[in-house]
Amino acid sequence: MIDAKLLRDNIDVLRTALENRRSSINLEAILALDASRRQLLYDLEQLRAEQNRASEEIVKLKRAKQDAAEAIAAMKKVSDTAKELEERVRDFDTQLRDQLLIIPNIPHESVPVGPDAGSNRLERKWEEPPHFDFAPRDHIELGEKLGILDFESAAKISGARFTVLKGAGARLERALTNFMLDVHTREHGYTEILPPFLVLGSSMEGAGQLPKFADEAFSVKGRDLWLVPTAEVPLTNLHRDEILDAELLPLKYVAYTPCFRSEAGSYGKDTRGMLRQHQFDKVELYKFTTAETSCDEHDALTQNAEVILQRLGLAYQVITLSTGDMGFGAAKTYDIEVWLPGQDCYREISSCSNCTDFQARRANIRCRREKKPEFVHTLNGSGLAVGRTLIAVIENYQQADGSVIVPEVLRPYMNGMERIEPVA
RNA sequence: GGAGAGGUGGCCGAGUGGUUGAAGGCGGCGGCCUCGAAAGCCGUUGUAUCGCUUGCGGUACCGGGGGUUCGAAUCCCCCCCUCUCCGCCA
Repeated sequence: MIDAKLLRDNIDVLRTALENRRSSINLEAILALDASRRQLLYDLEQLRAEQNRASEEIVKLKRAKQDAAEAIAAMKKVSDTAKELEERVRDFDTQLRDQLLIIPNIPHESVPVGPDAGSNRLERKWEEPPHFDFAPRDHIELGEKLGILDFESAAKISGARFTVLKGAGARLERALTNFMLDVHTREHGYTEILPPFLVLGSSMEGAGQLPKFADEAFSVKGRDLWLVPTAEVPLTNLHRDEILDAELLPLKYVAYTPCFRSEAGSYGKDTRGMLRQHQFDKVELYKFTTAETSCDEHDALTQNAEVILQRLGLAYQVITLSTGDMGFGAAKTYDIEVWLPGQDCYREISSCSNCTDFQARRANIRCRREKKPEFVHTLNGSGLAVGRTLIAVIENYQQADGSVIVPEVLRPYMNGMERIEPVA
């Protein structure tokens, strides 16, 4: 949620931001709504003040054993008016909040301005894509031949967009997860969190998923519970409604969770294989920082995620998303794209965002430094998407005979296994 | 799931309709005392928002949301959470 003050004092900044994001929100209408609400609230407060004054008078009269009937009768009228006003204020309140909640975050000044992914900026590349003496297969073919990915069974059990991992495949997923968690906790100083995978609607709202993205998440029938679309949701809410000690910042958390997404609107995209699933595993990095340090911490967080790919020996590139391609709550986003030989292109494997105070305002997370509490900045990034990392490993480490070499850093997690071979 | 007990300020804990933003204690901060410290004593101590603006004033906040009333921490209704016992389960 953006600061309502921006609306009143700096509407041009907001207007430019919305244009750059190709968002068509009627700011004037919201501004008018805000003005009406404020006037109503002022009127109501005046009435309340009168009520409070009269209340004291009534007390005095009663103490003096005098008749207060007249004063009470007079206040009856005021009370009725106040109730009416109260109802109208409440109405305007919800209207205004609903409007504010659908305004996206203001892009950071360093973000390239452009309508779509075409304007994204390449930041850096690491290693060249590997060369193969044979036509590399994709993970679907490899996985099925090796007997580690079973899409048919998954479809039978749960329908489209699910995968069953078997044997060394399941083991590899677990190895990757543990490897990532170990690097981030032991070397990068993150605290490991294992949060609930079901969260309340209020938590979804705090993280900016609701009301805008209700279609993209799964919810539990008959209850106000949602399956987490990302660990970002429970992690953001970890400190909801708290005033943090500024000395403790930055707070750094890492969490493994499965992620559940309906992938509405992506029909026909990546329908084969496990690239785009209703359920996938992710190790998420998350930071609460002060306003001054969030940019540096954002860069550091992105580099923390890159380390995983470097250790795995996977070629990747980092891009900065343009204003038109960025997510709703982000002020700036780096995407890390890994090379997938089976797709013959780079594909997103991590998205690292600085949400500035956007989520913090919604979730009411502040810190105290001088006197006034101020909103913290929140950062999140995948470190990494585990399923896609598994795809990257088997496609990049495939051999001519269809077997897959296990990257050295994963072998301790695979009981020393050096190669995944077909199960005869 | 059944029965009961609770949720008050940073913490503990009073308070069952009227100067209660809330006694008292702890903690924190400032001061006195001291060579210094402890103890003791005195004072002070929340958040949000609006308006004039070094300060002051208005309003709201006693788990959350409704309601009754001139007036609600206090009465009524709904919800959430915690604790104890029973049941069930991993």
